[in-house]
Amino acid sequence: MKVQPARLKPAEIVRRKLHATGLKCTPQRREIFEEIVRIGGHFSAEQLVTRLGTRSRGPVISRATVYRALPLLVRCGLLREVIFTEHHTHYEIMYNRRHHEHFVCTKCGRTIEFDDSELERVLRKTARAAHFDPVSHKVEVYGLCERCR
Amino acid sequence: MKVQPARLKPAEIVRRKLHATGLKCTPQRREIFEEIVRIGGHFSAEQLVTRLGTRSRGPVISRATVYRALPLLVRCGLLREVIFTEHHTHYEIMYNRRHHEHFVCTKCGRTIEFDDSELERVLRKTARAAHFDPVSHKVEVYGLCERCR
DNA sequence: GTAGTTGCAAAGCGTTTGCATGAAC
DNA sequence: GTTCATGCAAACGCTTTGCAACTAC
Repeated sequence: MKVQPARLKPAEIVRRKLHATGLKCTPQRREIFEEIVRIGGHFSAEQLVTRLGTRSRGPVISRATVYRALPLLVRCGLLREVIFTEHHTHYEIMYNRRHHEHFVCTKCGRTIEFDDSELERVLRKTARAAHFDPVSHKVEVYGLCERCR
Repeated sequence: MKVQPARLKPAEIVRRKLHATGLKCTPQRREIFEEIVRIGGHFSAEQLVTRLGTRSRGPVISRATVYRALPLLVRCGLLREVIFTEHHTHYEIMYNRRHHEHFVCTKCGRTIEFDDSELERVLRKTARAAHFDPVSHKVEVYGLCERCR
């Protein structure tokens, strides 16, 4: 089973993934993941801490817990790290999203997602030729977006 | 003129590039660049500070000066930022090196450089299709190297 | 009951900055 | 002479950690 059925709720998704990875599912981790689902796009740990800190309901979630949870969610396959021009780690949700890469506009900072099967194929081919066993990859293209060029 | 003649010494290269960018060429900046040339591969700001700090001769070069110089050398086109799995910035020299990407072994940490004209072509084509004007890109493939697989 | 998780506060680490001095042009 | 670069030390921002209390399993 590669793809989670889309009808499952985030709370259930994260519970399964955590358990499958041998981790406990706590209310904090559930809330963190649900907030990430609400964000949808890229985010930094600090943005998440702020959003979780200004909620009116639910348990207190400390900065430390957020910072400890994010690498675990990456380990579960629910997040991946992205965008490296900024000097702190950014994440993006992996659940229910297709694989994609990023165009990063160096003028307005906007990121545009793209996916290209030929690119994937070329990367696999090149890795094979180098006797390298590829597991994942990151491709970021910098330049000017349509509006800024 | 795109490629610097290889016979020019690093001190002369960096002087020209700095001046061409409207920056002053100081002994510190020269020494920093010469040390980078000696390193050859990837390095972090902190590694550079350490190496420059343990030299027996030459001017004192403060940590602040190193941190201030690196972005300037990127601006001159003499360095580029690379490898983002670690949470501090890494650089690599651009002078007298062909463009390349990286395989990163997630087991032993080794990086293997590669270059592929088809990859370049696909990236250009994909960008064009997205009305994006590409200037530079970074491609990192994670997996297992020949020894570790 | 046990092993793993939490909040708190303090520490860690890479990086940046204010300021007075000094050097490149 | 003017403008920019330097060294120093302090501050900064993101991230990690030690510890005692707590909770998922």
